[in-house]
Amino acid sequence: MDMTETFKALSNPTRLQILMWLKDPEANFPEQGGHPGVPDDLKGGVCVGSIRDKAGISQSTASQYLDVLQRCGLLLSERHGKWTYFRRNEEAIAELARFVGGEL
Amino acid sequence: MDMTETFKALSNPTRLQILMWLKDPEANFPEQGGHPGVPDDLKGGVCVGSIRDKAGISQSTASQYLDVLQRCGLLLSERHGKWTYFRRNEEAIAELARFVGGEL
DNA sequence: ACATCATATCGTAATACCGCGATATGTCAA
DNA sequence: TTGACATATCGCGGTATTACGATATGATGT
Repeated sequence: MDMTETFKALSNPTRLQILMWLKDPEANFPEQGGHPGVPDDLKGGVCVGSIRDKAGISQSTASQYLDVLQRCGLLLSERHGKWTYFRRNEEAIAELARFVGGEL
Repeated sequence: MDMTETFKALSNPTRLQILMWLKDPEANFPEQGGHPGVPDDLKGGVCVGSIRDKAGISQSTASQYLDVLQRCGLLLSERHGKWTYFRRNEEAIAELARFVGGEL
């Protein structure tokens, strides 16, 4: 896990906000209920469009931001039909917390 | 404390390294002993020149990096004679750790 | 006052990031 | 297979970051 890359990902206010919104997807993305033909339990995963709307950014920017957060390991993604669901990688976030709270 | 600004400061490998070196100044900057006319107890503060040498960067870059780390609160500086001594702001680092370990 | 040393600031070219619209890819429904 | 939809990628202009040398500021000793 490249800490430098991770910190860079978090140095953008919108990306930081997205990560925090995903702590409580049900509260922050209420419209995220049951897309057709998709299993109901997505473990709190949220699709790109919902994040795009909530953050008020363009679709391409949303996609790119989520990619940045995923490539440094903070998010996990899963495709179901036409949607890509993103959720927090709690393990990576815990590792980051251990680093900041200990080695840093 | 602006977390976004703090993460940006930490997104540079050299700056991150400097902050970690300053955890143990005696080990990492052994030459930092007693400048003339300066009180001996600097609470582990290290001057710009030592950091410049250790990191292998130019003087202006060292000064600027330390300024970035100080402006986001991670470092504290104190001038004694011609030297400016930098040391970690453990309180700010603890606050960052609380944020990453809790709110993030 | 002067020279010297440590640090800060300025100006710079190269590079990276930002956020977007346009377009490409992939998926489903008919 | 065609159309509609969700997401990914491309290309762009604007802006910020990077790291440096040159220069300015500030402190010390003579």
